[in-house]
Formats: sequence, structure tokens, C-alpha cells
Amino acid sequence: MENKEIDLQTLRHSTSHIMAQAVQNIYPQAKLGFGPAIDNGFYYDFDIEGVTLNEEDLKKIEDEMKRLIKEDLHFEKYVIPNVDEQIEEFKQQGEIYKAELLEEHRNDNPTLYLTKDKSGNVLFNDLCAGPHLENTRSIKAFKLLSVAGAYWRGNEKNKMLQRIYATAFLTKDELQAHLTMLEEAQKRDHRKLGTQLELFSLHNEVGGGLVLWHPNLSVVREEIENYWRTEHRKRGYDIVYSPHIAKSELWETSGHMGYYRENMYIIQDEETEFVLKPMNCPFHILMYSSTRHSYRDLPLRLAELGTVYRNEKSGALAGMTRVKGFTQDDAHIFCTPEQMVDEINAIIDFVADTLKMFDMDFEVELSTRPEKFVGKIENWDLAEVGLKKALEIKGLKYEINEGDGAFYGPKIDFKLKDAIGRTWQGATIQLDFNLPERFNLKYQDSDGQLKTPVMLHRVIFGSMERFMGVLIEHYSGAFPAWLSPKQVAVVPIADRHIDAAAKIANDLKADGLRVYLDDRSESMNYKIRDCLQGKKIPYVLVLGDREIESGKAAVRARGRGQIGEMEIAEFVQKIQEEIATRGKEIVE
RNA sequence: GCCGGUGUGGCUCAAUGGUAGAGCAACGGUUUUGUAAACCGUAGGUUGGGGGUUCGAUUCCCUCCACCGGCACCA
Repeated sequence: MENKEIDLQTLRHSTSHIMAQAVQNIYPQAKLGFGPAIDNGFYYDFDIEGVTLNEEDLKKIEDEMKRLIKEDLHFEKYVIPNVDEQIEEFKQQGEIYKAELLEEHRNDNPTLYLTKDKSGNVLFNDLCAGPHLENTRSIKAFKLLSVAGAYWRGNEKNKMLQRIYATAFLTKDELQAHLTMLEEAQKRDHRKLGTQLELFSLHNEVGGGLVLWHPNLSVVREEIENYWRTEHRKRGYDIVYSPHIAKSELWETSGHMGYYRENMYIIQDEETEFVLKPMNCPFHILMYSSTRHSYRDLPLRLAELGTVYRNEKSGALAGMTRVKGFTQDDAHIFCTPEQMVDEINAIIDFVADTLKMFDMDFEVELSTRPEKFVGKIENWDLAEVGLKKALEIKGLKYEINEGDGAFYGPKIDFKLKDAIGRTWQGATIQLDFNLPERFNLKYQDSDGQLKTPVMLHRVIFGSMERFMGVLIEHYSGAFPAWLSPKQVAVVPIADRHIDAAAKIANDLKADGLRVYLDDRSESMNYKIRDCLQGKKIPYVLVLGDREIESGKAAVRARGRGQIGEMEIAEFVQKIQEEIATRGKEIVE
């Protein structure tokens, strides 16, 4: 397994060299940037004067690659004997990016990889540490996927190059499986499902990144918010509300006016400047500071479903996962330094329990103290050790981003994966050694001294919008019963069964279920199909002469076929249990 | 914000320098169904907004808005 993975990396990296060679054969003016293997494939960045690559060009490049591969070329490592001469040669060839890189790596025993034909002629070379395949015979399955802009070295001040994304696999079957998977993933895209299932909409005239929650998705949200409130009360939080705007003065104190102004919507009335809140923290801080606090009162945990607005750059927006207006399931915890680690532990538990309930995949990242930081170093150390320990106790795998914490504190991020493999920040836990100072927060400790509390910011879902987007994809729009906009469809077979069906539908509603009575004048088959596959309702009760006579219903479950006849009361009892436990399918 | 692409009935998509067509959905009718798409018909579009070129623009150009794939950003 391990070996195969390394091979795949090498295969992809070598294929990227062949791609670069093909591009230069077709466009001799093309200059090379980076061309690494990545998670699901590889890419190569090119600067091609006068050419904008399109889909057809990708085909041409692919064909040229196939031709090269057939030539049975081989790769050969070449230690650069004289770096200065090589830099000069790169410059002569116009390979300014390679020259720049070599200059930086001059003391690392830099190597070239040569691509040679069978007679040993060098057809192509690239500055590269390798390793590479021995020869192109191993390249059996690859595909160029897309072309996109990318800044040289990832810096927006640099020139934008053209990046070709591609992938390669050891066999054609594996490649095909990967391509099929990509297609399947697209069907789960929450933006498509959002339209298909009438979950939400976005409108030109409302503006980008501003989501309209339709009734169906509002039901899902309501259920999740109910869960959220109940869990918070259980875990010792107080739930609060705060206004949507506040005077600039507040944001001056918090510091946001200084480093976040670009992203804030400013509202000016005749004499006062207001800010549409991009965060909830200052309000919770003021709640804290409006009374005196004893160490006995702490920790104070304030939670709010707080709707914030941030003016994101236009290109950043994406469906529900990156929006301008969104509701954070925010909380701020004020505690003593001694309580900090326990509080972090409790939040990690909260996050892990919640995500587990949704069976969601996530990755964990821990970001530690950067070079420039505020706060006491012993609190940083305590926090970092505490964060690590908590993650280990929970058995969560995590990556450490050394020095990547915010200047005001270390943090743990939970990354959720969307349908097409992109990761989005969901839950986050951030220590803050800065705002308590700026707002001069105090508590009176057991020794009578006034001390500064530690503050934690945290979200469990991140934002309702983003979480919902990922959740839609996670379930492919087929929500479990407790979240489903409609939980049961009642389908009368013929018109003469409508009255009985309506009565059952009403009874089910009286039992607290969300019911869709499908009294359309359509065939039974059509209605079953539309309810299960179209509307993705988890259960369908079919009613005809037989059922009315027996007082039962024929139950069919989404994706699981026919379950059989069942007393209505038995069905109600089972589905209610399924809903109450927010669990897996109990009706069977 | 940057590079590239896209915007046509509610949805998915087609077509064209001579004012647009299909399927699904909707509506009307027929059918009254036994477990994942019955049949017939009707209606529905200033082709994202604005401007320009042209005898004529939905098509070509400019601009704005929005969306998509990336990059950058995500305090």
C-alpha cells in the first residue's frame, strides 16, 4: 500500500514532466513554473505568451503527450555541475522562473531531470529533485482536466500563470473509477440539490453570497438549531442575543476597524457611523464586562446564533459554503487560566460528539504560536499542551501548523469535506489573549486580586450556511428522518382512497410528523417515484382498498424498497423513535 | 480582487446577424391505477441589466450584475 502510494506520486510527477514537454513542443515560447503531484493528480503552471489555453488545446496537449509516451522515453537524473552556468542557460532559454528557483536552491545540490529518447538525445529537462519513473512505458492512464489561473508562487503581486490540472493512475480502470467518482460527486453538489429539492436560492437582485432559505431547508435548520440549544443548555452555556449593528467606536476598541475594515459594511446616518457586525465577540465581551465577576462565577459561557455580514472579495463566494451574510453558532467562554484546559477539552468533546452524530468526515488542524504574538507565553504553552492533550485523549488525528496561530492565540480548526473534496473550515476553537486586554476585562480571584480572564472563541458548526451546504452534500439531499423537510408521504392509489389517506395524513400530523399527502391525479408508480427519488422523503405509505380494509399501510422506505404492511400505530411509534434518537433507520 | 468560462420559459438544455425550440415541471382533459416515470392537449421567454455596432442583435463589441472552475483572501 505504502509503495503503491509512492509510485502514484512518482507516476504523476513524471507525467507532469511529459505534459510540460508536450506544452513546450506545441508552444515553444512556454515558460515553466511549478509542476508538482498533488492529492488526486498533478498540475503544471505555464507562462505562455499570446496564448490562452482552452478545452481544445488540452486535447491537443493530451495527444502530444500520448505521442511522446509511445516514443518510449526515459528519465535521467543529472547533478548540475555549475549552478551559475545553468542559471545563465535557463535565462538564455527564457526560463526565468526556473532560473529564480535554481538561484534559491543553489546550495542544495540541485538536480535536473532529463527526458531522453532511445538514442540518448536529451529532448527536455526540468529543474527537479525527483524521483521519477525510469521510463514512460509506465504511464498508462492519465487525463488533463482543466485549466485555471494561478499566481506565480501563490503571490497575488506576481504574474498570473496558466495552470493545467490533470490526473494519472496506474491503470485505466483506476482512472475511470476516479472520473466516475468525480461525476458522482457533482450530482451531490449542494447547489444543484438546493434547486432540485427547493432548499434555498440566490438571486442577482439580492446580491452575491446572500442566501434565501426556503421552507424545506428552514425545517432542517430549525431541527439543528433545536439540537444546538438543547446541547448548549446541557453543557452549561447561556444563550444570548445581540444587535446587528453597533457604533464604529466599539469596533475601534475591538481593533477590527484597524485590521478588518475592508470586510466590514459601514452604515452612516446623519451624525453617527455604524458597522454591520462582522462578528459577535464584542457584544459578548460587553455582557461580561457589564457586571463584576468573581472567580466563582467562571467560566461564563455565552452562546448566540449570531448573524454576521462580511464583505468578501467577489471571487471568494461559493454556494452556501462561502457567503456574505451568515449565522455563526458562536460562543465565547470567559475563564481563569486554570480552567482553560478543561474548557478546551469540553469543547473538543462537544465538536466531536456533534460531528459524530452526523457521521461527518473531518480533519483537525492545530495552529501554534506565531513569531508575533500577544499574551503571556506560559498561557500559550499551557494552551498548546492542553489542546494537544485533549485531541490525543479523544483519539483525533491532527496536523500541526507550527506558527500558524492568530497573533492573539492558538487554535484548533475542524475541516469539513464537501462533495468534490474541497475542505471548509467548520468548527474552530480559538484562544484569545488579546481582546480581554483591549476591553480591560477582569475578575476577582480567590486572593482578592483583579485578574484578566482567558477568553475562548468557538463555533461547532461554523456557520449555519456552510454547515448546511456540507450537510446537503453529505446526505446527497436525502436527510435522515429527524431532519427531513417531509418525513412521510401518504400516497392514495386511486381517487376513492383520498379521503382515507387524508385522514391518516392528519393523524400523522397530529402525532407531530411532517407529512406530505400526495393527492395528485397521477399513477401510483409516478407518485412513489417522485416522493422517494424526487423529493427524497424517507418513508412512503401507500393506501389502497386492502390497506383501508385492514387498517394498515404499505410502507416503503427511500433507497430500501418495500418494507411491507404495518399497523399505522406501529409505524408511528417506530418513526418517532427514529426521529427522537436522531438515529439510523429504525422503521423496518 | 486576478485568470478563464457561463448567463435562453420554474428546472435541464438546444438554436440562429432576419425578434427562439425540446424534455421535465405547471395548467386542462382522459385514465383510477397495487409498489421507483399512464395518455392527449394548453399555456409559458423583451434570450441577466444597460449601452454600442448594424437596415435588423438573443447572436458581434463595451460595461455592470450574478454564477461556475481555479488563484489569492478567509481577520
